[in-house]
Amino acid sequence: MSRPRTFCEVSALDRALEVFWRSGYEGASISALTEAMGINRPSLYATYGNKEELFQKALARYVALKNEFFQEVLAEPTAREMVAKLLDGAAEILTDPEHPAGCLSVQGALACSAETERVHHELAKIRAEYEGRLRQRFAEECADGRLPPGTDPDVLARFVATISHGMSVQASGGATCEQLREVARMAMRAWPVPDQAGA
Amino acid sequence: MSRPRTFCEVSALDRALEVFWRSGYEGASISALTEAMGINRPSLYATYGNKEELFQKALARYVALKNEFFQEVLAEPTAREMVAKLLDGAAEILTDPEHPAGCLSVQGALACSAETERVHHELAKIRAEYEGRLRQRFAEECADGRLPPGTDPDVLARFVATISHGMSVQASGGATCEQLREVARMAMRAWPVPDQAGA
DNA sequence: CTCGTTTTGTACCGATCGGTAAGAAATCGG
DNA sequence: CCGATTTCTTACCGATCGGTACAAAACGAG
Repeated sequence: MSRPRTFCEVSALDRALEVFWRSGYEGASISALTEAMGINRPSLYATYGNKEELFQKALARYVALKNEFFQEVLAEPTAREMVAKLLDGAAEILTDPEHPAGCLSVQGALACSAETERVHHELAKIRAEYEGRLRQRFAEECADGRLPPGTDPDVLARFVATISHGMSVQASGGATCEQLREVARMAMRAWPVPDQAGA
Repeated sequence: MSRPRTFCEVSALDRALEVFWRSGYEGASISALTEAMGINRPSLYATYGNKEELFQKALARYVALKNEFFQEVLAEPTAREMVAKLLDGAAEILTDPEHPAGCLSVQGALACSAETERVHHELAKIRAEYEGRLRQRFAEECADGRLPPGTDPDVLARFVATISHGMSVQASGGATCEQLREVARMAMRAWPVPDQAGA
Protein backbone atom coordinates (compact mmCIF):
# COMPACT_ATOMS: atom_id res chain seq x y z
CA MET A 1 0.00 0.00 0.00
CA SER A 2 2.30 2.69 -1.30
CA ARG A 3 4.46 3.58 -4.21
CA PRO A 4 7.24 1.02 -4.57
CA ARG A 5 10.79 2.19 -4.96
CA THR A 6 12.22 1.98 -8.41
CA PHE A 7 15.71 0.81 -7.45
CA CYS A 8 17.23 -2.13 -5.65
CA GLU A 9 18.46 -1.09 -2.24
CA VAL A 10 21.40 -3.48 -2.11
CA SER A 11 22.63 -3.11 -5.67
CA ALA A 12 22.57 0.66 -5.27
CA LEU A 13 24.53 0.19 -2.07
CA ASP A 14 27.04 -1.86 -4.00
CA ARG A 15 27.54 0.97 -6.40
CA ALA A 16 27.99 3.39 -3.51
CA LEU A 17 30.56 1.01 -2.08
CA GLU A 18 32.41 1.17 -5.36
CA VAL A 19 32.55 4.97 -5.21
CA PHE A 20 33.74 5.05 -1.60
CA TRP A 21 36.29 2.39 -2.43
CA ARG A 22 37.68 4.33 -5.35
CA SER A 23 37.47 7.85 -3.98
CA GLY A 24 37.65 7.47 -0.22
CA TYR A 25 35.11 8.83 2.21
CA GLU A 26 35.81 12.50 1.73
CA GLY A 27 36.41 12.20 -1.98
CA ALA A 28 33.03 10.63 -2.57
CA SER A 29 30.57 13.50 -2.97
CA ILE A 30 26.84 13.01 -2.62
CA SER A 31 26.45 13.99 -6.25
CA ALA A 32 28.96 11.36 -7.36
CA LEU A 33 27.24 8.80 -5.17
CA THR A 34 23.72 9.47 -6.41
CA GLU A 35 24.89 9.47 -10.00
CA ALA A 36 26.64 6.13 -9.60
CA MET A 37 23.71 4.70 -7.69
CA GLY A 38 21.22 5.92 -10.26
CA ILE A 39 19.04 7.59 -7.68
CA ASN A 40 18.48 11.17 -6.59
CA ARG A 41 19.46 12.82 -3.37
CA PRO A 42 16.28 12.58 -1.34
CA SER A 43 16.03 8.88 -2.13
CA LEU A 44 19.54 8.42 -0.81
CA TYR A 45 18.77 10.19 2.45
CA ALA A 46 15.40 8.48 2.86
CA THR A 47 16.85 5.04 2.28
CA TYR A 48 20.27 5.12 3.88
CA GLY A 49 20.28 8.07 6.29
CA ASN A 50 23.11 10.51 5.74
CA LYS A 51 26.51 10.19 4.10
CA GLU A 52 28.19 8.67 7.12
CA GLU A 53 25.45 6.08 7.61
CA LEU A 54 25.61 5.23 3.93
CA PHE A 55 29.31 4.69 4.33
CA GLN A 56 28.78 2.46 7.36
CA LYS A 57 26.29 0.38 5.42
CA ALA A 58 28.61 0.12 2.44
CA LEU A 59 31.48 -0.77 4.75
CA ALA A 60 29.40 -3.45 6.44
CA ARG A 61 28.64 -4.96 3.08
CA TYR A 62 32.29 -4.80 2.12
CA VAL A 63 33.30 -6.53 5.32
CA ALA A 64 30.67 -9.19 4.80
CA LEU A 65 32.01 -9.92 1.34
CA LYS A 66 35.57 -10.12 2.64
CA ASN A 67 34.46 -12.35 5.47
CA GLU A 68 33.24 -14.93 3.02
CA PHE A 69 36.75 -15.30 1.73
CA PHE A 70 38.17 -15.19 5.24
CA GLN A 71 35.93 -18.00 6.41
CA GLU A 72 37.04 -19.96 3.42
CA VAL A 73 40.74 -19.72 4.21
CA LEU A 74 40.05 -20.34 7.89
CA ALA A 75 39.16 -23.86 6.84
CA GLU A 76 42.76 -24.56 5.92
CA PRO A 77 44.24 -27.20 8.21
CA THR A 78 47.22 -25.17 9.44
CA ALA A 79 47.79 -21.50 10.14
CA ARG A 80 50.65 -21.54 7.71
CA GLU A 81 48.54 -22.79 4.84
CA MET A 82 45.79 -20.43 5.85
CA VAL A 83 48.03 -17.38 5.69
CA ALA A 84 49.61 -18.50 2.44
CA LYS A 85 46.18 -18.78 0.91
CA LEU A 86 45.04 -15.53 2.53
CA LEU A 87 47.90 -13.49 1.12
CA ASP A 88 47.72 -15.15 -2.25
CA GLY A 89 44.02 -14.43 -2.41
CA ALA A 90 44.63 -10.88 -1.27
CA ALA A 91 47.01 -10.36 -4.19
CA GLU A 92 44.20 -11.35 -6.51
CA ILE A 93 41.45 -9.34 -4.83
CA LEU A 94 43.53 -6.21 -4.40
CA THR A 95 44.31 -6.08 -8.10
CA ASP A 96 40.99 -7.35 -9.45
CA PRO A 97 40.17 -5.00 -12.34
CA GLU A 98 36.49 -5.38 -11.52
CA HIS A 99 37.05 -3.23 -8.46
CA PRO A 100 39.15 -0.26 -7.41
CA ALA A 101 42.72 -1.26 -6.59
CA GLY A 102 43.48 -1.75 -2.92
CA CYS A 103 41.35 -2.24 0.14
CA LEU A 104 38.54 0.01 1.33
CA SER A 105 39.66 -0.27 4.93
CA VAL A 106 42.96 1.28 3.91
CA GLN A 107 41.87 3.68 1.18
CA GLY A 108 38.76 4.90 2.92
CA ALA A 109 40.23 7.44 5.28
CA LEU A 110 43.76 6.96 6.54
CA ALA A 111 44.20 10.61 7.29
CA CYS A 112 41.52 12.25 9.34
CA SER A 113 40.32 15.82 9.42
CA ALA A 114 38.03 16.28 12.42
CA GLU A 115 34.93 15.73 10.30
CA THR A 116 36.09 12.29 9.22
CA GLU A 117 37.42 11.28 12.59
CA ARG A 118 34.63 8.82 13.27
CA VAL A 119 35.07 7.21 9.88
CA HIS A 120 38.79 7.01 10.46
CA HIS A 121 38.27 5.19 13.73
CA GLU A 122 35.67 2.92 12.20
CA LEU A 123 38.17 1.81 9.58
CA ALA A 124 40.90 1.35 12.17
CA LYS A 125 38.46 -0.85 14.07
CA ILE A 126 37.80 -2.94 10.99
CA ARG A 127 41.51 -3.45 10.49
CA ALA A 128 41.93 -4.30 14.16
CA GLU A 129 39.18 -6.89 13.89
CA TYR A 130 40.95 -8.45 10.94
CA GLU A 131 44.13 -8.65 12.98
CA GLY A 132 42.19 -9.98 15.94
CA ARG A 133 40.73 -12.84 13.99
CA LEU A 134 44.19 -13.77 12.79
CA ARG A 135 45.51 -13.61 16.35
CA GLN A 136 42.79 -15.86 17.63
CA ARG A 137 43.56 -18.49 15.03
CA PHE A 138 47.26 -18.28 15.76
CA ALA A 139 46.68 -18.44 19.50
CA GLU A 140 44.79 -21.67 19.08
CA GLU A 141 47.63 -23.26 17.16
CA CYS A 142 50.16 -21.94 19.63
CA ALA A 143 48.19 -23.47 22.46
CA ASP A 144 48.04 -26.97 21.01
CA GLY A 145 51.61 -26.91 19.81
CA ARG A 146 50.97 -26.74 16.08
CA LEU A 147 52.99 -23.55 15.99
CA PRO A 148 56.54 -23.73 17.35
CA PRO A 149 57.01 -22.89 21.02
CA GLY A 150 57.97 -19.29 21.61
CA THR A 151 55.75 -18.07 18.78
CA ASP A 152 53.87 -14.92 19.76
CA PRO A 153 50.42 -14.93 18.16
CA ASP A 154 50.15 -11.16 18.65
CA VAL A 155 53.28 -10.46 16.68
CA LEU A 156 52.41 -13.01 14.04
CA ALA A 157 48.96 -11.50 13.55
CA ARG A 158 50.38 -8.01 13.40
CA PHE A 159 52.92 -9.15 10.87
CA VAL A 160 50.34 -10.69 8.58
CA ALA A 161 48.11 -7.63 8.91
CA THR A 162 51.05 -5.40 8.07
CA ILE A 163 51.79 -7.41 4.95
CA SER A 164 48.15 -7.34 3.92
CA HIS A 165 47.78 -3.60 4.32
CA GLY A 166 51.16 -2.98 2.75
CA MET A 167 50.02 -4.99 -0.24
CA SER A 168 46.96 -2.78 -0.42
CA VAL A 169 49.14 0.30 -0.65
CA GLN A 170 51.21 -1.41 -3.33
CA ALA A 171 48.06 -2.25 -5.26
CA SER A 172 46.87 1.32 -5.01
CA GLY A 173 50.17 2.32 -6.59
CA GLY A 174 49.68 0.04 -9.54
CA ALA A 175 51.37 -3.19 -8.50
CA THR A 176 50.22 -6.27 -10.42
CA CYS A 177 48.75 -9.43 -9.01
CA GLU A 178 51.89 -11.40 -9.77
CA GLN A 179 54.09 -8.82 -8.08
CA LEU A 180 51.97 -9.00 -4.96
CA ARG A 181 52.10 -12.78 -5.08
CA GLU A 182 55.88 -12.61 -5.04
CA VAL A 183 55.73 -10.38 -2.00
CA ALA A 184 53.34 -12.81 -0.33
CA ARG A 185 55.62 -15.74 -1.05
CA MET A 186 58.58 -13.85 0.33
CA ALA A 187 56.65 -12.90 3.46
CA MET A 188 55.93 -16.56 4.08
CA ARG A 189 59.66 -17.15 4.48
CA ALA A 190 59.38 -15.30 7.78
CA TRP A 191 56.99 -17.93 9.03
CA PRO A 192 58.07 -19.41 12.38
CA VAL A 193 59.80 -22.75 12.15
CA PRO A 194 60.70 -25.06 15.02
CA ASP A 195 64.04 -24.26 16.57
CA GLN A 196 66.67 -26.46 14.96
CA ALA A 197 68.22 -26.76 18.40
CA GLY A 198 71.67 -26.28 16.99
CA ALA A 199 73.47 -24.73 19.93
CA MET B 1 62.92 48.11 -1.39
CA SER B 2 59.55 46.85 -0.36
CA ARG B 3 57.66 45.63 2.63
CA PRO B 4 59.31 42.53 4.07
CA ARG B 5 57.20 39.50 4.83
CA THR B 6 56.45 38.88 8.45
CA PHE B 7 56.75 35.09 8.43
CA CYS B 8 59.42 32.51 7.67
CA GLU B 9 58.69 30.81 4.37
CA VAL B 10 60.13 27.44 5.33
CA SER B 11 58.82 27.19 8.87
CA ALA B 12 55.34 28.06 7.61
CA LEU B 13 55.81 25.34 5.01
CA ASP B 14 56.69 22.92 7.78
CA ARG B 15 53.46 23.70 9.51
CA ALA B 16 51.56 23.19 6.26
CA LEU B 17 53.32 19.84 5.91
CA GLU B 18 52.08 18.91 9.33
CA VAL B 19 48.48 19.65 8.33
CA PHE B 20 48.69 17.71 5.08
CA TRP B 21 50.34 14.87 6.95
CA ARG B 22 47.60 14.69 9.52
CA SER B 23 44.58 15.42 7.37
CA GLY B 24 45.55 14.27 3.91
CA TYR B 25 45.42 16.43 0.81
CA GLU B 26 41.67 16.77 0.54
CA GLY B 27 41.13 16.99 4.27
CA ALA B 28 43.47 19.93 4.58
CA SER B 29 41.38 23.03 3.88
CA ILE B 30 42.95 26.35 3.00
CA SER B 31 41.51 27.79 6.18
CA ALA B 32 43.09 25.06 8.29
CA LEU B 33 46.37 25.56 6.47
CA THR B 34 46.50 29.33 6.88
CA GLU B 35 45.55 29.06 10.51
CA ALA B 36 48.29 26.53 11.21
CA MET B 37 50.80 28.51 9.19
CA GLY B 38 49.88 31.73 10.94
CA ILE B 39 49.37 33.60 7.69
CA ASN B 40 46.34 34.75 5.72
CA ARG B 41 45.06 33.46 2.44
CA PRO B 42 46.54 35.97 0.02
CA SER B 43 49.96 35.47 1.58
CA LEU B 44 49.64 31.76 1.03
CA TYR B 45 48.75 32.13 -2.63
CA ALA B 46 51.37 34.81 -3.23
CA THR B 47 54.12 32.74 -1.62
CA TYR B 48 53.36 29.17 -2.58
CA GLY B 49 50.99 29.30 -5.56
CA ASN B 50 47.80 27.33 -5.09
CA LYS B 51 46.88 24.43 -2.84
CA GLU B 52 48.37 21.79 -5.08
CA GLU B 53 51.67 23.64 -5.45
CA LEU B 54 51.79 24.15 -1.71
CA PHE B 55 51.33 20.42 -1.31
CA GLN B 56 54.11 19.69 -3.77
CA LYS B 57 56.44 21.98 -1.88
CA ALA B 58 55.51 20.43 1.44
CA LEU B 59 55.95 16.97 -0.04
CA ALA B 60 59.36 17.88 -1.41
CA ARG B 61 60.40 19.04 2.03
CA TYR B 62 59.04 15.85 3.56
CA VAL B 63 60.96 13.73 1.09
CA ALA B 64 64.13 15.70 1.74
CA LEU B 65 63.82 15.08 5.46
CA LYS B 66 63.22 11.37 4.91
CA ASN B 67 66.15 11.20 2.53
CA GLU B 68 68.49 12.32 5.26
CA PHE B 69 67.59 9.23 7.21
CA PHE B 70 67.72 7.08 4.10
CA GLN B 71 71.22 8.24 3.23
CA GLU B 72 72.21 7.44 6.76
CA VAL B 73 71.08 3.83 6.63
CA LEU B 74 72.50 3.45 3.13
CA ALA B 75 75.89 3.69 4.81
CA GLU B 76 75.35 0.36 6.50
CA PRO B 77 77.82 -2.20 5.20
CA THR B 78 75.30 -4.82 4.11
CA ALA B 79 71.82 -4.64 2.66
CA ARG B 80 70.61 -6.77 5.50
CA GLU B 81 71.84 -4.40 8.16
CA MET B 82 70.60 -1.49 6.15
CA VAL B 83 67.05 -2.84 5.97
CA ALA B 84 67.09 -3.82 9.62
CA LYS B 85 68.04 -0.30 10.53
CA LEU B 86 65.61 1.18 8.02
CA LEU B 87 62.63 -0.72 9.39
CA ASP B 88 63.64 -0.15 12.97
CA GLY B 89 63.98 3.56 12.29
CA ALA B 90 60.65 3.55 10.47
CA ALA B 91 58.99 2.12 13.56
CA GLU B 92 60.28 5.08 15.50
CA ILE B 93 59.49 7.75 12.95
CA LEU B 94 56.02 6.43 12.17
CA THR B 95 55.03 6.61 15.82
CA ASP B 96 56.93 9.74 16.79
CA PRO B 97 54.43 11.75 18.85
CA GLU B 98 55.98 14.93 17.49
CA HIS B 99 54.34 14.21 14.17
CA PRO B 100 51.13 12.69 12.85
CA ALA B 101 51.20 8.91 12.93
CA GLY B 102 52.08 7.21 9.69
CA CYS B 103 53.70 8.38 6.48
CA LEU B 104 52.61 11.29 4.32
CA SER B 105 53.19 9.31 1.14
CA VAL B 106 50.61 6.80 2.35
CA GLN B 107 48.18 9.06 4.20
CA GLY B 108 48.21 11.88 1.70
CA ALA B 109 45.81 10.55 -0.88
CA LEU B 110 45.49 6.81 -1.35
CA ALA B 111 42.07 7.07 -2.84
CA CYS B 112 41.68 9.52 -5.66
CA SER B 113 38.67 11.49 -6.79
CA ALA B 114 39.38 13.09 -10.16
CA GLU B 115 40.40 16.36 -8.56
CA THR B 116 43.12 14.69 -6.51
CA GLU B 117 44.31 12.41 -9.27
CA ARG B 118 47.54 14.29 -9.86
CA VAL B 119 48.32 14.27 -6.15
CA HIS B 120 47.55 10.58 -6.01
CA HIS B 121 50.02 9.87 -8.79
CA GLU B 122 52.61 12.14 -7.27
CA LEU B 123 52.49 10.13 -4.05
CA ALA B 124 52.61 6.85 -5.93
CA LYS B 125 55.71 8.17 -7.66
CA ILE B 126 57.32 9.01 -4.33
CA ARG B 127 56.66 5.52 -3.07
CA ALA B 128 58.00 4.04 -6.29
CA GLU B 129 61.17 6.06 -5.93
CA TYR B 130 61.60 4.73 -2.43
CA GLU B 131 61.24 1.20 -3.73
CA GLY B 132 63.56 2.01 -6.61
CA ARG B 133 66.34 3.17 -4.33
CA LEU B 134 66.02 -0.03 -2.37
CA ARG B 135 66.10 -2.07 -5.54
CA GLN B 136 69.25 -0.36 -6.72
CA ARG B 137 71.06 -1.10 -3.49
CA PHE B 138 69.93 -4.71 -3.56
CA ALA B 139 70.90 -5.09 -7.21
CA GLU B 140 74.41 -3.98 -6.38
CA GLU B 141 74.74 -6.56 -3.67
CA CYS B 142 73.24 -9.24 -5.88
CA ALA B 143 75.76 -8.41 -8.57
CA ASP B 144 78.80 -8.77 -6.37
CA GLY B 145 77.52 -11.82 -4.60
CA ARG B 146 76.88 -10.30 -1.19
CA LEU B 147 73.30 -11.42 -1.51
CA PRO B 148 72.71 -15.11 -2.10
CA PRO B 149 72.44 -16.24 -5.72
CA GLY B 150 68.88 -16.41 -6.96
CA THR B 151 67.85 -13.36 -4.95
CA ASP B 152 65.62 -11.08 -6.98
CA PRO B 153 66.30 -7.44 -6.08
CA ASP B 154 62.93 -6.39 -7.48
CA VAL B 155 61.02 -8.72 -5.21
CA LEU B 156 63.20 -7.88 -2.23
CA ALA B 157 62.66 -4.17 -2.73
CA ARG B 158 58.95 -4.63 -3.17
CA PHE B 159 58.85 -6.71 -0.03
CA VAL B 160 60.63 -4.08 2.05
CA ALA B 161 58.44 -1.34 0.62
CA THR B 162 55.36 -3.39 1.41
CA ILE B 163 56.48 -3.83 5.01
CA SER B 164 57.26 -0.14 5.31
CA HIS B 165 53.91 0.99 3.99
CA GLY B 166 52.09 -1.65 5.95
CA MET B 167 53.77 -0.37 9.06
CA SER B 168 52.53 3.09 8.17
CA VAL B 169 48.98 1.82 8.05
CA GLN B 170 49.52 0.10 11.39
CA ALA B 171 50.85 3.32 12.87
CA SER B 172 47.87 5.23 11.57
CA GLY B 173 45.71 2.73 13.43
CA GLY B 174 47.47 3.34 16.71
CA ALA B 175 50.23 0.73 16.78
CA THR B 176 53.09 1.55 19.13
CA CYS B 177 56.74 1.84 18.27
CA GLU B 178 57.58 -1.42 20.03
CA GLN B 179 54.82 -3.27 18.20
CA LEU B 180 56.16 -2.04 14.88
CA ARG B 181 59.66 -3.03 15.92
CA GLU B 182 58.44 -6.56 16.51
CA VAL B 183 56.91 -6.61 13.05
CA ALA B 184 60.16 -5.33 11.60
CA ARG B 185 62.14 -8.02 13.39
CA MET B 186 59.79 -10.67 12.16
CA ALA B 187 60.01 -9.38 8.60
CA MET B 188 63.77 -9.71 8.75
CA ARG B 189 63.33 -13.45 9.17
CA ALA B 190 62.25 -13.54 5.53
CA TRP B 191 65.63 -12.21 4.53
CA PRO B 192 67.31 -14.36 1.87
CA VAL B 193 69.94 -16.71 3.22
CA PRO B 194 72.39 -18.82 1.20
CA ASP B 195 70.96 -22.15 0.19
CA GLN B 196 72.05 -24.70 2.76
CA ALA B 197 72.50 -27.08 -0.15
CA GLY B 198 70.89 -29.90 1.79
CA ALA B 199 69.52 -32.01 -1.03
C1' DC C 1 59.30 63.46 3.38
C1' DT C 2 57.73 61.26 -0.93
C1' DC C 3 57.41 57.81 -4.20
C1' DG C 4 57.31 52.94 -5.87
C1' DT C 5 56.99 48.33 -4.45
C1' DT C 6 55.49 44.48 -1.93
C1' DT C 7 52.89 42.44 1.86
C1' DT C 8 49.16 42.63 4.60
C1' DG C 9 44.11 42.41 6.07
C1' DT C 10 39.35 42.40 4.76
C1' DA C 11 35.89 41.23 2.23
C1' DC C 12 34.34 38.94 -1.42
C1' DC C 13 33.77 35.56 -5.77
C1' DG C 14 31.32 31.42 -8.01
C1' DA C 15 31.12 26.55 -7.17
C1' DT C 16 30.35 22.79 -4.52
C1' DC C 17 29.62 20.70 -0.13
C1' DG C 18 26.05 17.78 2.78
C1' DG C 19 21.30 17.96 3.61
C1' DT C 20 16.12 19.14 3.08
C1' DA C 21 11.10 21.25 2.08
C1' DA C 22 7.30 20.57 -0.65
C1' DG C 23 4.52 19.05 -4.15
C1' DA C 24 3.82 15.75 -8.15
C1' DA C 25 3.50 10.87 -9.34
C1' DA C 26 2.61 6.14 -8.48
C1' DT C 27 0.81 2.35 -6.16
C1' DC C 28 -2.04 0.14 -2.69
C1' DG C 29 -6.67 -1.06 0.03
C1' DG C 30 -11.24 -0.08 -0.16
C1' DC D 1 -12.82 5.43 -8.75
C1' DC D 2 -11.12 7.35 -4.26
C1' DG D 3 -8.11 8.35 -0.55
C1' DA D 4 -4.06 6.99 2.10
C1' DT D 5 0.71 6.33 1.84
C1' DT D 6 5.16 6.33 0.11
C1' DT D 7 8.51 7.52 -3.44
C1' DC D 8 10.17 10.58 -6.79
C1' DT D 9 11.39 15.18 -8.67
C1' DT D 10 12.72 19.89 -8.48
C1' DA D 11 14.41 23.38 -6.33
C1' DC D 12 16.48 25.11 -2.67
C1' DC D 13 19.12 25.81 2.18
C1' DG D 14 23.34 27.63 4.82
C1' DA D 15 28.14 26.46 5.11
C1' DT D 16 32.35 25.72 3.25
C1' DC D 17 35.30 24.95 -0.63
C1' DG D 18 39.55 26.98 -3.39
C1' DG D 19 40.84 31.31 -5.05
C1' DT D 20 41.07 36.57 -5.67
C1' DA D 21 40.24 42.09 -5.93
C1' DC D 22 41.39 45.86 -3.59
C1' DA D 23 43.04 49.09 -0.58
C1' DA D 24 45.63 50.07 3.73
C1' DA D 25 50.17 49.40 5.81
C1' DA D 26 55.16 48.93 5.90
C1' DC D 27 59.41 49.22 4.06
C1' DG D 28 63.76 51.00 0.84
C1' DA D 29 65.50 54.39 -2.53
C1' DG D 30 65.81 59.08 -3.80
